[in-house]
Amino acid sequence: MAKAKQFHHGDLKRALLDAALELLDEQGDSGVGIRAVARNAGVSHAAPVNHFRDRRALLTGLAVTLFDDIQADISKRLERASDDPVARIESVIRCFFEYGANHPHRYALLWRNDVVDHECDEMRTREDAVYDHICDEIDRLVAGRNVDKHTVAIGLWSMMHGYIDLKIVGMFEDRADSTTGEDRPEALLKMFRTIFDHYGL
Amino acid sequence: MAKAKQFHHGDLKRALLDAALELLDEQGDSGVGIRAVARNAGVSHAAPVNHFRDRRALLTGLAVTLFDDIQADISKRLERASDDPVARIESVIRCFFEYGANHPHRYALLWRNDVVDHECDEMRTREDAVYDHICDEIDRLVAGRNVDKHTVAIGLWSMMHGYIDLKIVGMFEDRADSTTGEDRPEALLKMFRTIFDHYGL
DNA sequence: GGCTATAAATTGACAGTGTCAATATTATTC
DNA sequence: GAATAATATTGACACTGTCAATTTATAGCC
Repeated sequence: MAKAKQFHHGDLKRALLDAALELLDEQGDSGVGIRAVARNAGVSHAAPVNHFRDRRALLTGLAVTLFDDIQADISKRLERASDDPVARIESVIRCFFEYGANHPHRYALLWRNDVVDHECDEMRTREDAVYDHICDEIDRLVAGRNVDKHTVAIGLWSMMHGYIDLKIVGMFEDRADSTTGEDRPEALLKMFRTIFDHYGL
Repeated sequence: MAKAKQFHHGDLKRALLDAALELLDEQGDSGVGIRAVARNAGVSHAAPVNHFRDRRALLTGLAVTLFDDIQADISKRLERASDDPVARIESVIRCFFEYGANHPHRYALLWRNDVVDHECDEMRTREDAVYDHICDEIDRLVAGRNVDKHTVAIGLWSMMHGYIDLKIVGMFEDRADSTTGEDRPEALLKMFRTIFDHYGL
């Protein structure tokens, strides 16, 4: 028989991450404390220390699973996408737009430098994977041309992240968003397409 | 004689904000607690409550002063700038680029939705002021043309904020930043200029 | 001047947090 | 089955934000 339900709680690490995600969605990262997570998972307040060294490790572990979710979503969507690099890039970006809109607390956590350790290998690997998704397509796009793919990638990624983040903060509320019924995310994509055009891509 | 040094501590509110800024620069927002700030200002742990209702109000008050600093810097720089709208817009953006690079903890605080109250009048006023700085220039630029100024403003603002934020997180480290010696902020500005070109601005 | 009302700062307490050490419980291995 | 390692519990510590009660200092008025 394989390993299953063998300890007190079975797979407590997974249970803790589930509990943490629930708290994150409800209250944001400030609600994801070691003791609160333990309580929510039905174990004692010091149980998590066996699986997560400290709070920072817990939040980092949570962020890693979120990145995996996003990555899975991207892969699934790219399977159905056409072969056009621009269309594929836009597919990836739409994934993030929707993720940020549907799960603002999750998205915000991903970029919290104080509570998430972006230097550790696990995070680094995930960030690389997502960055490469965009960068590879751009690479196909600029092949042979005198354009630095990283400049384009950074510009695109910055615009994407900035919009999602500022939208969560509410920067565009009652200011730009309500003046017209226009779909802002699509407008931004359209805007970035003019950059591709300009470079002759 | 005017009002000066009349209470226990004179102008404690100012002193608290100074102490808070010092802690922010040293340790980030997590180091800016009510008790730590009070200690740093040499008063008892409950003294701040007379000037800031709670921690959120303290951090919000701090963010307001930071916005004022940025606003002052922008105004000063716009005085010396030429009359060309594009050049003026780029001046404003360079202000933010430099601010983010020189004071990462301050910049990060400005957009923390959980510890800063962006709904209150004081914050709203400051955000409006800075947004209008950019939006007004864009308005001059697109005058009479069939371009929505808010779309351009949001795109520009998003790209600017996204780059600064991701740079602070370290997203571009060992990835794009070190491959070439290129000046990324300037490359992004150049990139956005192609959008202006595209719209015939 | 002195008196009162008010604003400001202090003290002490409470519940909550992260983290650690000591202990008890369970599972694995020989 | 006994020994060992992994896992969970309990209790403690220092720290935090917030509140109520208290003391201190200021301002206005006689």
